[in-house]
Amino acid sequence: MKLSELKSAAEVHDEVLTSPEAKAERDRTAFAHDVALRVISYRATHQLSQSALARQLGMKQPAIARLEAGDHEPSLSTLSRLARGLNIDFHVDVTPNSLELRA
Amino acid sequence: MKLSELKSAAEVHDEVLTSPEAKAERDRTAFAHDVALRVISYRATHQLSQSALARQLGMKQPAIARLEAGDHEPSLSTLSRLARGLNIDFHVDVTPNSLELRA
DNA sequence: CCGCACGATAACACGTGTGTTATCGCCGGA
DNA sequence: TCCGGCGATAACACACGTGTTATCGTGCGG
Repeated sequence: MKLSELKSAAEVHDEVLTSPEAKAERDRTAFAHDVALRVISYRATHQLSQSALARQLGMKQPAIARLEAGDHEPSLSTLSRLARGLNIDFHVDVTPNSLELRA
Repeated sequence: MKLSELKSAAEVHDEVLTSPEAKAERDRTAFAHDVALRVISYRATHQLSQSALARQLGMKQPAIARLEAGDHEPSLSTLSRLARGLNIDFHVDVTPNSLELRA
């Protein structure tokens, strides 16, 4: 075992303070919610039903409903699919203590 | 890998024109490769072994090796974990025809 | 009242990214 | 030469996001 494989006291201290699991969970749902809002507002401004939007994206209506529910974090491949199908951009900022969707 | 094994620009161009799926695949692996480079260069500048970095991130050495191989598209939760553990930022641009990691 | 579009939800299968253990080959120092 | 860490890889289990079908309730137009 080498010294470089040991955690420094500062690192351990940071872990105690930040409670990474709880924060990760908060960010996860917040991000999902932001993506949901993008989909919802697109559908509103384009006057589309969930079924119509699903057709436009090559998906089924329940998939859209699930996205708009914002209950789980969309994958990057799903974001890519949305960007293509809706002709919009997503800009994601991943920082040491947040996961955000930028305008 | 030898130069002769690489596709020419013309061949890649044809793929984009003829097969949208091929482009999605290219973006996926290119993105994975970019993330891999970030991890590799961090580890190089900080003089860490894969095992040491794994420990710093709460992972095992093979997980780091897999990340650096760049064969899978990292999930957003993995990116968050890297950002937290390495104290770096990732900025992801998702547009209708590309998935890029910005500097 | 009836029918139909709409949106939400449940249930299930499936792909893929991740976590982990166990090795393997390689190389550098004692 | 032997032994140590290092990095790659295989093999497996598992979590999670996704695709899909089948409903169910609601509300509106006929």
